[in-house]
Amino acid sequence: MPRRRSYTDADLAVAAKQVFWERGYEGTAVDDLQEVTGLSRSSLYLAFGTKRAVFDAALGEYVMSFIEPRIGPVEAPTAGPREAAAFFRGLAQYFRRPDADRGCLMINSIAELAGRDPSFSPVAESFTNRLRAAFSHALEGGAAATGMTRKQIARRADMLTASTLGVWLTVRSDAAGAASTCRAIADEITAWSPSPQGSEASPGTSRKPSRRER
Amino acid sequence: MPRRRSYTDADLAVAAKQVFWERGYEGTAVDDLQEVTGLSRSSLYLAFGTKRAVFDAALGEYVMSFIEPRIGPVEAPTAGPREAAAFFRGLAQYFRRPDADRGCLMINSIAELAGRDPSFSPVAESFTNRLRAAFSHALEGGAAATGMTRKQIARRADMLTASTLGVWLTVRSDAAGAASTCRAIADEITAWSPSPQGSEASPGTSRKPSRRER
DNA sequence: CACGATTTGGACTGCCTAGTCCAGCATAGT
DNA sequence: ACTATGCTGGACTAGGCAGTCCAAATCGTG
Repeated sequence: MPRRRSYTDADLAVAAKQVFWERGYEGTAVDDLQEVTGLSRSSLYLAFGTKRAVFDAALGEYVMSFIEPRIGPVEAPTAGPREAAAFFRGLAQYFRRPDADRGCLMINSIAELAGRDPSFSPVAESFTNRLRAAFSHALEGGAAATGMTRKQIARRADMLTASTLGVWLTVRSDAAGAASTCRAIADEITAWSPSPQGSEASPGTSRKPSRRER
Repeated sequence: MPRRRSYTDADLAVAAKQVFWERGYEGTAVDDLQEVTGLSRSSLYLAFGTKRAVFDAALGEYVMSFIEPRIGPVEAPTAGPREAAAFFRGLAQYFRRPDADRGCLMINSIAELAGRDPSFSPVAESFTNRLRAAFSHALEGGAAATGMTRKQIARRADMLTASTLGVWLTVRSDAAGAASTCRAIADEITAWSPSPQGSEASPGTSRKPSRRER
């Protein structure tokens, strides 16, 4: 008999995701959430309880819609260095979008909350662990062909994980530079597992600085 | 004849640096600055004019006292891959400090302000350009011995730059992991320019995860 | 058609923010 | 010791914040 809600939590999460992505957690006011969801304060609080809960839902939505499709292929059982390289080439491609300067909601959130909000640290750590595991898995997929040792794989996976965080930070002030770095990383991965013909990466991938260097 | 100031701007910058480093720019209230400097509001505003100016001074102080001594050896004319590797080993060592979870004031600021505060983007970009140039220079110093191509040097310098940002982000939620990654990067650099005897890096440097992986 | 549970809008609270302002204090030079 | 200069403390302003609360609108059901 009661009146039914005119929206779903999922819709709210999608809308909220955009604002948090654009402005960060602290930078987003509840008023902003009202505006973007079209809901009033009470509905918002009835649905989620706190601003933080809205954020958690938005971040979850982001992981599903953005991170999953990019990291999935790297985690696939058949994945090899090709998939790891493709991950970075995919980022380079994405960084051409004009709105790429928002960066990555997950990494932005890590930068904003990790070490400051204790309840967020596990999220940060499990994300980086997932990345590392994915890269490690992909490099192992090519170990037979390239003769990489376990240690070398572990080292390189660590490096790729740190690099991923780095380029997503960089893209916020220098999208062209970040894209260039992604291509460089992809080339380097390719060089780790040389293709049948040719030992050097494809040409035309050197850095084109977006502004003056140094 | 007038009363003289009982402090110097430099002292203020040093004190302010600590708070901004710990809590970030937005997270630091002017009240916090009063407390840590021991000055009252009016003195603070008389000396600097705005909170942002205090921050700029603090960041400048940080660059001089923290970044300069770490990046300097990598920029030295005689620098080679050894110095690049030493840079990362130095970070690994630093990450053992209990207060390393503050991260790096410069990189924290990039994470907080880049792409949001237009006046900060040049600072971010010139910092990453400086890092990249330093790594590139150091790798060139070893190019003769290792036969690295220009392209390969550029790629690897890009990667090390991104990795540097990445580990400084990571250290805030997982210091042990970040230190481990730094050692991995240093080992990888060492492997790029093999030492006279032995082609593989020293043992005992594999990852010891600080909590459960994945 | 009327009931009544649920959602909704918007006013409101209490707190925190950066920055302003002025009266009074401390001191260097006379 | 006096005075003039400019530093210093703390009250104050105006605005933004997350979260609360209640009256009124809304719609499925009996």
